[in-house]
Amino acid sequence: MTERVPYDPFSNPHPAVAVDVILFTIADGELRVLLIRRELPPFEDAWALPGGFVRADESLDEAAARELDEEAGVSVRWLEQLYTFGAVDRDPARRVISVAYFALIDALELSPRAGGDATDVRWCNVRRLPKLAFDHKQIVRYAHQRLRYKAEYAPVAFQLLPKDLTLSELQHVYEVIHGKALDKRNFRRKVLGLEILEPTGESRSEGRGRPAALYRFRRDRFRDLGGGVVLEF
Amino acid sequence: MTERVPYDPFSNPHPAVAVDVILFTIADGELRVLLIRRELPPFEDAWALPGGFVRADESLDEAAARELDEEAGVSVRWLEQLYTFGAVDRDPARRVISVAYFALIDALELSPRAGGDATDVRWCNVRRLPKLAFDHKQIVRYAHQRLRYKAEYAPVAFQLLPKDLTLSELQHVYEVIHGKALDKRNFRRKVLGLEILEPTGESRSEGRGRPAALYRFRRDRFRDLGGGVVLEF
DNA sequence: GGATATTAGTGTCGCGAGGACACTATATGA
DNA sequence: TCATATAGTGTCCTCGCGACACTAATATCC
Repeated sequence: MTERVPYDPFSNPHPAVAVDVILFTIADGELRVLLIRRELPPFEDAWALPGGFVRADESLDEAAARELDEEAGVSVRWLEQLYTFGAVDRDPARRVISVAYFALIDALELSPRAGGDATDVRWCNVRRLPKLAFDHKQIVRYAHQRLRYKAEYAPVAFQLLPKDLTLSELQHVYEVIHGKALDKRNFRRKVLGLEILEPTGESRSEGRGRPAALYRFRRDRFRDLGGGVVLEF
Repeated sequence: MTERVPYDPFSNPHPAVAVDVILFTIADGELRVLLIRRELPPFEDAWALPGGFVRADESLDEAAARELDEEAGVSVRWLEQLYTFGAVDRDPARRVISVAYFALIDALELSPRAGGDATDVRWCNVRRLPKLAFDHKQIVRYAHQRLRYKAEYAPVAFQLLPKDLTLSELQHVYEVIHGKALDKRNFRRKVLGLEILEPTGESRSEGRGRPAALYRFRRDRFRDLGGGVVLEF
């Protein structure tokens, strides 16, 4: 139980460190995650989360952002660390631990493009996942749960929308995240009561129907309550 | 931005993986954390959190439990992963990322004992920390915040108490965690309303004063709401 | 241009959770 | 037996939030 000789990971076998990113978006009324197709073994040609090994000269956060950029061509405004998965056998070939991050993006902002070790990339409905490499399905489920949980108290939904937004758009995002309809009046009362939205004075006509007033998120009116460190780039 | 040659951590410089454990207890009306004195550089003789490198054949959870046992002689019922700290320069000598865990223990249950790479061990008031090695002070602050947050919705306090407990003891734990007094009647109404406490029928006389009824925590009545995976050993 | 369809926007009631508040009950020890 | 110390108990009020239906403004279709 007690050992006198210190364990030195630089002269003994030890885990490698990877990061994986769960990138959520909303499109066509669905909550979707970004998947890439692996070019290399293990799990060659399988769908997986974008991610890769951490380099010696970058922080974990930087590694997550870099891998997302390299493999999927996506730059995000922020990333939040989710959990670190460290089961011994989660990679069949080697001992690898993975620090998972999650991020949200407005789907219209840009379209992903495969690169790096990825031969393909796609958005996938979070409730209809294909077979995924490693323990990535479990990681996505965990991320979805955290997203729902976090959406209860933090204005995460604003990351999924353009800067100027309508209350109906915002409500729609919450409905997709939670998977159920919300009452319009209660939703507006609650959101406006938070005093984190500022009317721009403008309005936007979305096809037919009455034009909706536009609002902007006041980041300075809000402080995160914990449960994760949000990193701004 | 895109590179064709995959980065192989087994043939390139890469981070080592450590675990650190923040073990909380309550004693003399204070919230305290367990610290060890380091035997080896870097930060030789400095106070630090118990922890060490992860071995190739053990999960992160197992590594955390092992290090706590080796360095401080403490076995815990459960550990919860807190966060993974991965700044490039958090260890001045080498690139090391640290997966932090936190745990709670009844102070009376056992007394810690230095071992492994630790030459000394002590409980320290969480609000009066000495200089700590690495970024461990930041880690402790983060853990304390998470503990307060988690105590809002999860019955963490039961881990800090013996199996049979009184409502006054339980209230005291919450008061210490939150650093403020609570109303006795409101506290009891709320806790009993959760229906996670079962009266044992016994009572305990604590010196002077009326004897208090004893209760036992009904684990099966409660399910964790997320925000962390709790591991039972 | 008028009818129709479509989306935006608004107020009230009731319930339950939880904070503020003071006294009685039962034991020990002087 | 009296003083002290801790355990235990009930009411009122406020606030958050869920349930619930109609009017307002615009586009489209004839």
